[in-house]
Amino acid sequence: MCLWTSEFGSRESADVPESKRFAELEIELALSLHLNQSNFLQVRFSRLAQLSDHEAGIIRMVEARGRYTYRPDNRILSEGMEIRAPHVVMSGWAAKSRQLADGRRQIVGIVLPGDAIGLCSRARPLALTTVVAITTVKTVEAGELLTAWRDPTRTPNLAASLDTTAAEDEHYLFGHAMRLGRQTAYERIAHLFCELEYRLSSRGLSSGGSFNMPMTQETIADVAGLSVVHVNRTLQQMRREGRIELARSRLAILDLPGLQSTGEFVPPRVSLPAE
Amino acid sequence: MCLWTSEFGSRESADVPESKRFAELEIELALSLHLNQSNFLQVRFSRLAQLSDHEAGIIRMVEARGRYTYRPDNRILSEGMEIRAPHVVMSGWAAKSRQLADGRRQIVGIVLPGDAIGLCSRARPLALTTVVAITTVKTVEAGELLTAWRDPTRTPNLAASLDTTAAEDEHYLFGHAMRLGRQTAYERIAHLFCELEYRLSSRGLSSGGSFNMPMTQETIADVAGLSVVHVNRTLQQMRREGRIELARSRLAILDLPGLQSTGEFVPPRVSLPAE
DNA sequence: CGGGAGCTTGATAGCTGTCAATTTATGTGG
DNA sequence: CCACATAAATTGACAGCTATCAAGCTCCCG
Repeated sequence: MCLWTSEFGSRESADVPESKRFAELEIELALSLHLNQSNFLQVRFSRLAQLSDHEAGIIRMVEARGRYTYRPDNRILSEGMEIRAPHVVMSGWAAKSRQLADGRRQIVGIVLPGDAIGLCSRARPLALTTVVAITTVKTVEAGELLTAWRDPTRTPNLAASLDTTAAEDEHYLFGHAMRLGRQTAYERIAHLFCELEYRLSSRGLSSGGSFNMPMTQETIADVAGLSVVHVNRTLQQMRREGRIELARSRLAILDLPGLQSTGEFVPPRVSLPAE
Repeated sequence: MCLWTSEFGSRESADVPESKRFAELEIELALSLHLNQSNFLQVRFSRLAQLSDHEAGIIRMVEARGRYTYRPDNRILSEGMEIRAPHVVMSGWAAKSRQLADGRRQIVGIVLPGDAIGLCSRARPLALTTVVAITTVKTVEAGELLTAWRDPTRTPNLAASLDTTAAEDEHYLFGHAMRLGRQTAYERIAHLFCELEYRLSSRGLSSGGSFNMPMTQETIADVAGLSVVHVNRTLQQMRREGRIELARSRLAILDLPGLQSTGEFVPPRVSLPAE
């Protein structure tokens, strides 16, 4: 269990004075133009659906924006606070979490690069969970995605993609409840690793079952509803059995079919292909 | 743990031969006209938002429709199967559930009267969970709600109501994960009872913390991620402490503030009031 | 009135948590 | 490149919550 001390630390770009924010945005923008010649978002969405030129242009524009940067343990959203604008994670991991008065914390979802934060269509929305950066997280504002979702007339494929990702998120959340309620520690971690592998590989962030996995054992514990000690012992058992390698924030799933089987991981199937 | 035997039993109206279905629909319709002079849905939606005449007319029309009837343990939706049309529950309780190969079952959400089933905006949607009737469940088809949600131009208040209920469902699902991952048996059941009381009271189905609660202890166990035996012992402890009365499918929460406190139940706040 | 589902109880096992100490990484400054 | 400081990972001992097994009981219903 993590005794959560609410330490905000230095949050860049977001929730800082305008003057500083703009300066940092410029730096970030400059950096992204030089180093982040990334087409990560374009790749992600083009894998979700065939986009029209208009839609692809929206994605390119969003992707070219300045980054908001959050340091580990900074809050990206706070439960109950108003959501200003939707963002998309360009790099880094975050955790959607809830906590109890005595400090017990439950992570209810992992936010990976390419995931949206605060993308919801109701008016004046409040955050339903607290979103905390696990690593350094870089996001871009993406109000256009909300527009495209709510009014799909000119952006049907983009809207369909967002429908799909929203439904997949719901699928993972149901799977999370299943894990927490009815699976053993070993099964929970197996299931979790398979989910992460599946989600990352579809974004080109995992190859051959091996990927960057920047969660500490305490974070894994808060996801899996376990204690750190038990997570540690379970991981070692998986290592002993030759099913994973995990060191220096890098996870290699050596026996993916095996882990999928013991964890009973089922990839999301949320809709039939358009006829 | 419930060793789930997939027994479909006799499903009325839905998924039965057309001839029989129509006959039963007529009977249901007749019954509803005579006995179910219900304005349940109108009341429910008028509490969610101020509806226009046009919108209220939609609700009235939906509510006047023939009922689909499901017997206890019948499946209303099956995970992975295509969703034909959205329905709204007019009476009875159902459970959204997932199960593991060895029969372990986790209920991931309780469906109460007034809740929608299969209301999602993506094209050709597949059910993400299996929905099983707990009691006899009566539903009406409500394709209009989907229309009103996807194209809110003529139905802005109805669409906003559906945004709200969808967000509240998400809130409850996050709370469910919190319960399962980080709360003790006693806290889980307290939290669950408070959630049910809150949701039912807003629909006029609970008064003074007392309501019809047709779940067996085995069902409660499948919601709370516990064994039947432990649910039984926990309920008795609550009774001994004078915090609840539970008999013959009727739950009376005698100490609602106390249970809310131990369960740390937080009612959903999903959006700010329109300015 | 029989039968069965649901509820209750006792005994026992075991998975997982807690506590505490040690070892190993990671990162920083000189 | 090394020393130090801190976070993270590891290990052992022990406790305890919850599951399992088994049996009896109660209530509802045909």
